[in-house]
Amino acid sequence: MASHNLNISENVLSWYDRHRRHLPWRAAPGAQADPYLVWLSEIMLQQTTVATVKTYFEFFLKTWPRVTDLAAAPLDDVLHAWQGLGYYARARNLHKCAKVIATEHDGRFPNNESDLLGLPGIGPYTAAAIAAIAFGQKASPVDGNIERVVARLYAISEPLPKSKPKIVEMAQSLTPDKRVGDYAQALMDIGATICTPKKPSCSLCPLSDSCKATSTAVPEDFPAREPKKQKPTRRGTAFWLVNSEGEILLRRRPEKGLLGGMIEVPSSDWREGKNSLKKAFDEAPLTAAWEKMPGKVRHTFTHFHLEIEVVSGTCSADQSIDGIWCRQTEFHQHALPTIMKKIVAHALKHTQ
DNA sequence: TATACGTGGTT
DNA sequence: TAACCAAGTAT
Repeated sequence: MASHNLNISENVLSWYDRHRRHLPWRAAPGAQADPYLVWLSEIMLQQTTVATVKTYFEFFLKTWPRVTDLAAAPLDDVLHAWQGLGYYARARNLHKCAKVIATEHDGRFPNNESDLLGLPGIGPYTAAAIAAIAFGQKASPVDGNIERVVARLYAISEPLPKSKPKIVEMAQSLTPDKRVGDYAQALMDIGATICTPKKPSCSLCPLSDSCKATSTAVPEDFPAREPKKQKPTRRGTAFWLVNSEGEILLRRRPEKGLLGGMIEVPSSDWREGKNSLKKAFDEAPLTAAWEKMPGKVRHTFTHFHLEIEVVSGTCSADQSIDGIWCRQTEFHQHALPTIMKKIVAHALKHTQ
């Protein structure tokens, strides 16, 4: 068993030496990776593709070259730089973590899995990934790629997430003692490029000789998953309020929860069931002669669909209202999540 | 253990 | 087109 696993890890590392991709956060072959770059990339890569992350990563690194620079930045700047990347709690925790590193750890990341695990935004996967990739500590990060590779390798039929502990255990038993960072990245690369969710390229896979799913089943059937729940649809009304200076009212969302800390076009609560403009007006930032714009803005979040109706209204410039009065040319200065960019685009299209 | 939490690309 | 899912974490 042990020698068999050794054979597998050697095949994986040999594949990596031949197919290693250059990514902006990766060190040159044999060189020590920078913990700041590894951490930053790992947080961005949570539930996010490499292609999407690249430009954000470059921008963050250019803007905040060291973790202490990031720690010194205002949270709103970090959220602004994160806009469009999603899961905004990651940006809030990223900033919180940077401040902890700067103030309590002398600007240096802890070099072991258990201390890393105690930091904001760092869970079991990320702690293991940083320990292995940045510090060469033996650890077994298990992300969605490695989950899939291992589930196929052993043809694990029990569905996720129940099978997760078993998969982690198998992943740990496969982890070699040397080149643990390269090994972890290799397994993830194999999952991302060969052992793909659909139409895997088993003929190119360095694990195919050992893969139980390849020899006895259909690889695409793994990993098994519990059936997904259907997404409900929530509906709401957004208020496009223009003052006599031609400025639009925006406001900052509460610090916690959905799109926490991000900037929004003021809107009613989003609830399941039919949207009632009449009821929505009670939640408007002020009483105005609201006029409904044609059409709806649609967006899908992780756990619900959203339909927004946009209404427009006007008020005088000296109205004292809680929020940010913003010229159209200044929208880009604010941390607008994608749904809000859609609402802005919709409103501009209908206010010409 | 289950749910909240974004977005964009692929099929 | 609707579903799937991508280097998960917090609560």
